[in-house]
Amino acid sequence: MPKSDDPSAPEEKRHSIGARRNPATEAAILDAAIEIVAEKGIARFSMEAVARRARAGKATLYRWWPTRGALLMAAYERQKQIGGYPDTGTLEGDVAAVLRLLFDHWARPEGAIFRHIIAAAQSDADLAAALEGYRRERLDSLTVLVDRAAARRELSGAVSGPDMARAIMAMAWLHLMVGRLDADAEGIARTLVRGWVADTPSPGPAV
Amino acid sequence: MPKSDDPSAPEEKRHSIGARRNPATEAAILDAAIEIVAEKGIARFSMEAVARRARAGKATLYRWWPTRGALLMAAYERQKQIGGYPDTGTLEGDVAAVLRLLFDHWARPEGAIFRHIIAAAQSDADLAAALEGYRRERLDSLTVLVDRAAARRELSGAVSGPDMARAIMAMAWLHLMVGRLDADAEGIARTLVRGWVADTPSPGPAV
Amino acid sequence: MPKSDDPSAPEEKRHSIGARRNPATEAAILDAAIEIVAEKGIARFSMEAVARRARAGKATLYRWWPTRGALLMAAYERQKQIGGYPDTGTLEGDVAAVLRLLFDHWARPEGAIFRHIIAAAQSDADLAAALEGYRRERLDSLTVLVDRAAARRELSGAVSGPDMARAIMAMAWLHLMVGRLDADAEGIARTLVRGWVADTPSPGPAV
Amino acid sequence: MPKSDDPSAPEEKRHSIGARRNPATEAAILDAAIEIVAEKGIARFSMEAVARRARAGKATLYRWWPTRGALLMAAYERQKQIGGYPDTGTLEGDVAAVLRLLFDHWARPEGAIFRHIIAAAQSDADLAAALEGYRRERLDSLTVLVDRAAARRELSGAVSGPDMARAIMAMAWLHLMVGRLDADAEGIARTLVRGWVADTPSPGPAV
DNA sequence: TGTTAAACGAGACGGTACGTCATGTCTTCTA
DNA sequence: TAGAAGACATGACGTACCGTCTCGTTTAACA
Repeated sequence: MPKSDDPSAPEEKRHSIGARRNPATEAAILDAAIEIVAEKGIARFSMEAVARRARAGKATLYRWWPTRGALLMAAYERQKQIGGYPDTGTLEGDVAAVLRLLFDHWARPEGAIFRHIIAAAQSDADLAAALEGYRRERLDSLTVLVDRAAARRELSGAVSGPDMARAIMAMAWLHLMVGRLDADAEGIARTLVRGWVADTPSPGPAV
Repeated sequence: MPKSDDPSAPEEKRHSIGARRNPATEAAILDAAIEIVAEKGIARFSMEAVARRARAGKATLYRWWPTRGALLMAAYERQKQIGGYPDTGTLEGDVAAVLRLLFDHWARPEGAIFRHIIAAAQSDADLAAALEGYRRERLDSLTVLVDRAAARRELSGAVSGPDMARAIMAMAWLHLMVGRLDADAEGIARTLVRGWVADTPSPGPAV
Repeated sequence: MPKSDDPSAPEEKRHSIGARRNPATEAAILDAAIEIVAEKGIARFSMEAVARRARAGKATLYRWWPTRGALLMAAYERQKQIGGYPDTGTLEGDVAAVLRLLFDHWARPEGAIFRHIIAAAQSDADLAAALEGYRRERLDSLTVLVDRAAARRELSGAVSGPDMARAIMAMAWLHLMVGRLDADAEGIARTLVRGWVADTPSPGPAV
Repeated sequence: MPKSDDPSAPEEKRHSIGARRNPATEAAILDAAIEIVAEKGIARFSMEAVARRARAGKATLYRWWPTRGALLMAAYERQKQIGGYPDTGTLEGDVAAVLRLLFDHWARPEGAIFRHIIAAAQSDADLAAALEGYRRERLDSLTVLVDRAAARRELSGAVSGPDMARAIMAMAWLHLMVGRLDADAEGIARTLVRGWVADTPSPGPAV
């Protein structure tokens, strides 16, 4: 199958709707992008292939998403829906739950896009910036876990909230990047939340 | 020489040395690979460019390194040299030291190759396998920190050694991938080593 | 028929034959070029279409023929075969014969390429140079007519041989460019060869 | 204005003047066309570029000039002004004068458009028809030379007036198409007007 | 002492994708 | 309804790499 990215749907040609963005076109393009990644994998994801499948002009793609990475990011944002974090009653339980949630999401074909976004961001400054924005937003959202724990007076005070959030994210991303989404979320949570050292004779005042 | 990746050294032509691998050729290729990444960035790193710069035939490259990723990995291994981990007397200090070591290494142009290896491994199964092997080796080597702490009777026992090693690696990789190699190693170490919750009256059975 | 330039012949893939030009590839490309012009017309003649039909990579085309015009010229030279000029016994007869020969040649689909070469040369300096070389060669070959006439002691001496050749070519090209290849060759020959003015009281010494 | 064809004049926006052609718009478009050809050459002449430079909508261009060729022709007609032919007293002198006039005109940047019109007509039937009309008109106007010569009783009668006009045009166009506008107009005139053969004892029946 | 086999530089080859440009059609908005 | 603006599908442009191939040369290992 050298050509044909089988735009199977006959899908009547989309004309311009005047000097402004055509939502139908945008939808067709993002849908095509998601489908290609899910079906063929990221290696077959190219501007060319997306345009072919969406029956869109390449110029149209480049008009709205100047790079492959930007399109990838847009496609990811269109289909992600993680929802809120469950309240298990303990910080450790909450951390395990959020990890499980993420691992499940990323294990799905569409969710797999995210690791390729991180990969592409290594060579694409624009995408890196977009990813950084997204990352900060996720970090913020992780803070609710910590806030809940604080409200429960669960925290030791040795570690700041943002630091905790970063550590959770680090564990999640590592497992994503190395393809270990079947990891034991509870074990990871315990590793993070519990102290590694016996804090009886704390070697000094914690900060 | 159509495009001149300026193989500046005239570098007398390397002929075959018989029916066996020519070390001079291998060296020239790996050197060219490292230089290209350092000078032009990963985007300009291609089998074509390496062959051009090393004055080598493309077939020679493919003979020894079947994929771009394999060559990248070989180039990385040729120049890395992290050395042993210092003994600071506490686990937290040791963790901070190893993070600082890694961050410094990765901040150098040659060190930057590593993040592109991780990125490339997302689309290259062979490279992913090679990276996984390398990762396990590094995890093992991190265990010495934990062993030293155990010998000092520093550990609480709540978390296993391999789990700790994985957490350290996760923090390191996250900062590598998001370009935050200027992060506070001591703060990260504290976040990992100290417990997040007050473990006196555990508020309930942890799952 | 959006894609498929129907490379109808299955035509087993042509591999490289080493670091040198593959004659089979060259032949396939030139044949494809000629066929496309003959079947679809010059407007459908594009590097893209030729590559598609010849089952050749575009890079291969550009390697040997850097511009559309160069390829057009090569295709024309491959199929032209005008042969020698007949000897009718008089200069006027010879001129008429050569015009008739040219008109017939150009009226064939492949012959029609030539007018597009002249057209393309208007915007392509390289092609213009190639065309100029070809034009001089044809001018030289037209001189044989004049030489035969001189041998017959037919000439008046008022006009030089090269000037006559240029005039013959001008008449031929004009009719080609304006699509009047059905013109009366004998009439044109008479117009050129006979004097327009009564040369009884020649208004002065010729030259 | 994505590419800036530097519509240097700010040139207050031209609005519609109701349901009829706006002469200011037409003028701006034709001026832009002429300028682009003169400044950038024919290769950079495109409907897109003209619209950009004239600050006109592309639809407006297509409304009035359905093809690139039509616009080219209109632009040429807008700026040509050859004027009448001088009377030198002999046919040969008149022919030389008209050739000199044409060569001078075509040598100017605006005049250079004409050869591209001829070129474009090779692939554009509409333009070819327009050019043919223009050509006939020029042929007719050349007849005045012949009529003057006839009035002077200069002609031999062997060649018809229209045939002479065609021959003059052929010589002019050839030199235009091959970029030889510095040619010797007098020599060309002599080649046409004088007979090539000694017409005393015609060596045999022509043809 | 030849002969063989592999390594090597070179680069042609069929491909795919790139990112840009022009085409001719369209729709909306403004006057 | 003319006109400016510009989105749109299409498809060619010319370039860069991909991974495979064949060539001719060089040398060590084998016969």
